[in-house]
Amino acid sequence: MPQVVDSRRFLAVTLRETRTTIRDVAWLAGVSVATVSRVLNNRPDVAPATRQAVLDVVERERFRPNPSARGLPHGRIGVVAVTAPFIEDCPNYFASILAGIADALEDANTRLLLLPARRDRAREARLGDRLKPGSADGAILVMPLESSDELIELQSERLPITIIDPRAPLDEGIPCVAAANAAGAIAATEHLLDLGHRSIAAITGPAGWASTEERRQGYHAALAQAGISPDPGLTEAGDWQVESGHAAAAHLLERQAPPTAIFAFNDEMAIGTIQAARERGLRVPDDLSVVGFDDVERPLLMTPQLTTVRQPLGEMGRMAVSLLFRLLDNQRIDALRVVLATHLVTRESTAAPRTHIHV
Amino acid sequence: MPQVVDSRRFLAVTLRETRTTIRDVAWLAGVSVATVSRVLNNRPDVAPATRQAVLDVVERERFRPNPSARGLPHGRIGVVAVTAPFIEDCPNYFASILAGIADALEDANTRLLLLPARRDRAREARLGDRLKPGSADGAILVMPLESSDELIELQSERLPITIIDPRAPLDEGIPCVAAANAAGAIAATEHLLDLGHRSIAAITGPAGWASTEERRQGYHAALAQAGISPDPGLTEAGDWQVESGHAAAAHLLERQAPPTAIFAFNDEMAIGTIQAARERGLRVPDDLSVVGFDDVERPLLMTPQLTTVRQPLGEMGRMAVSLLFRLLDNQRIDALRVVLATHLVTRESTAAPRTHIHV
DNA sequence: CTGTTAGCGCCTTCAT
DNA sequence: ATGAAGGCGCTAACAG
Repeated sequence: MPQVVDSRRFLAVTLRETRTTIRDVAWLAGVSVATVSRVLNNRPDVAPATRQAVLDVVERERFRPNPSARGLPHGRIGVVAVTAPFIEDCPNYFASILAGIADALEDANTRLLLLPARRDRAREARLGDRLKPGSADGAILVMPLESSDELIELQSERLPITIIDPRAPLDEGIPCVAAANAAGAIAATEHLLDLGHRSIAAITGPAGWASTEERRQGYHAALAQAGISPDPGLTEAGDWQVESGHAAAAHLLERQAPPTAIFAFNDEMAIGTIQAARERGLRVPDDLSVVGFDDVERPLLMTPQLTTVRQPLGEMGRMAVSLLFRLLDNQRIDALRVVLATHLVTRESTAAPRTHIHV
Repeated sequence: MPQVVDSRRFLAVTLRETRTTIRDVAWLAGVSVATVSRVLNNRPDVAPATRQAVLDVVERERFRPNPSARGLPHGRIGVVAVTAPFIEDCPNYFASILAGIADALEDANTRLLLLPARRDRAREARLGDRLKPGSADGAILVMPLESSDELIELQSERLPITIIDPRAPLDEGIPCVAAANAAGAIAATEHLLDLGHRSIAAITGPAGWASTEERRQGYHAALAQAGISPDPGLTEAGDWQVESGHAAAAHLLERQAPPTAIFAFNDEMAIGTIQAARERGLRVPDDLSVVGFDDVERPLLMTPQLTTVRQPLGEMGRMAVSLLFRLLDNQRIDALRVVLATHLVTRESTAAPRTHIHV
């Protein structure tokens, strides 16, 4: 029915009433849709002249294939979903990871579907329902609220997933990427030890969190290496928030023999620690050294600038994408758990202890 | 061919080899696909019993229609694209807006496609190419790099767009939402005037930016109202970065008669200003009052905490979504430019001028 | 090398 | 109220 094609072409090309389709291009180039499709997908089996003719029309008509339609036949649609809680709560953390992910996805010519998890609505709509079949080819979950079981169920729905920074230790079989928490904690603790501190307290995150436990292990390991057995009284647990760090530090500083250094397991609690120290007339780092973890606070007007352990957030995002793509292809890979190196950033909040100086 | 259907059903339901489709549901419910489609789209013309039967199967099979396929017939696919430059540069600003957008889109049951503009690759791939036909039903551009002309071209490609915080003043006809920059600047300036300052300098953004010019107008208006004619020597232009604020402030403070207050047109430059003041041994706010704009810096350990003008970023995001949806429906609306109220947040960086106190 | 022909999963007139 | 059939824009055998 050339008439039909003709009229569609008229509409498409002249009035742009309906969008240009692969058929219009085929008709204009004098070839079949199959050939156009081949050119569009860079198939090798097309005569150079034909290919060029098609490309010319594509260019002239500014034709772009419809991504949805494109995915229908074989399933994949070139979209990866990304979920994360608290976009607002910790913008720096989230933005860095997101930027890494976006970067890698763009390189892979894949679109990024953002699915923020809302605090209020709890999980009224299951994650699985939100990205079931045609929404995405796979998903990257940043610090997911879902349990291991729920994640496994997601996987079983034929949706490849990758986790960044799991909360609780994850079930084997769920691919994930995290920072070298233990190594970072060791570096932080050793830094304090090297400065001469012997009484080093820790303000941890909530028990059970992977990052809490791994950082705690590193902290203990470094102490042990220095021949110091950890004093249980020198460890307080916080909830990652500034206030909890403040409270924990207050508690620690009221001891008869207060520590000369405090290692807070994240930056926010380190900031709370500094506040608490100041309220007691202590100067940081002169009277108390403080180390944080994450390096997500802008050091702009912060005084003192925080010594902390930096996580490679952007790289974690990129790595998660790369893992996911391998999953999408092979369906099975070996190294399911990737750990990326952290490193200590020495700034102004740490110094040798007074006692040491006065000796 | 019931055999075919049967085998597909077998695969789908038993092995989940292929995904459940509307046909499977129809078969299981003993109705036609058309009926299932009607139920899925909440059409009224379905017998209650039939509807329930279908819903039961949908529930049991955890069936979710494929969004891509769903959109094919009529065009809309339930996706809105969001672009923004510098996700990383100003995470707080971006995260707040994004959260607002995500929130509103979720309420509208619409998915969010994130298209970060990469600095490095310039615009090698035009925005239009990245979201042409089937990628999104519309787009929200946060502080787009594109010119008015480019934006109009986008629109003409039948892609409804909404702008948040345009850089340059925008062509009429392009819907956009922004903060009440002039009003905010008036509030900031009046605050300083009320404190008794008479010599109030301004550190503006680059000339030509909408936010620069509007804030400048507000600044001038407030001064005029107080009977003060603006001294050109008291206005410096920055580039929004901390360093430029630092340089501009240094320049201002070296004057023979330095200002007693500085109104920086964003928070970063306000921070640079405070740094410059400190380097000269001036105390803020005792010797110099400083006001910022945006309220995007976390005031955590910042001393002094910044008095600034807050923009309703989340609300701007939500409003952009609402505008876009009206565009998607009506194709024409009247109030194409929405301005949301700002308000002054008084904190620690402003106080009465010394001279005034000593009088 | 190129064209023909089925679908992909869903929606939507038409009939009934 | 329900079903049958065509088509959305594209890809992927299968022929030639």
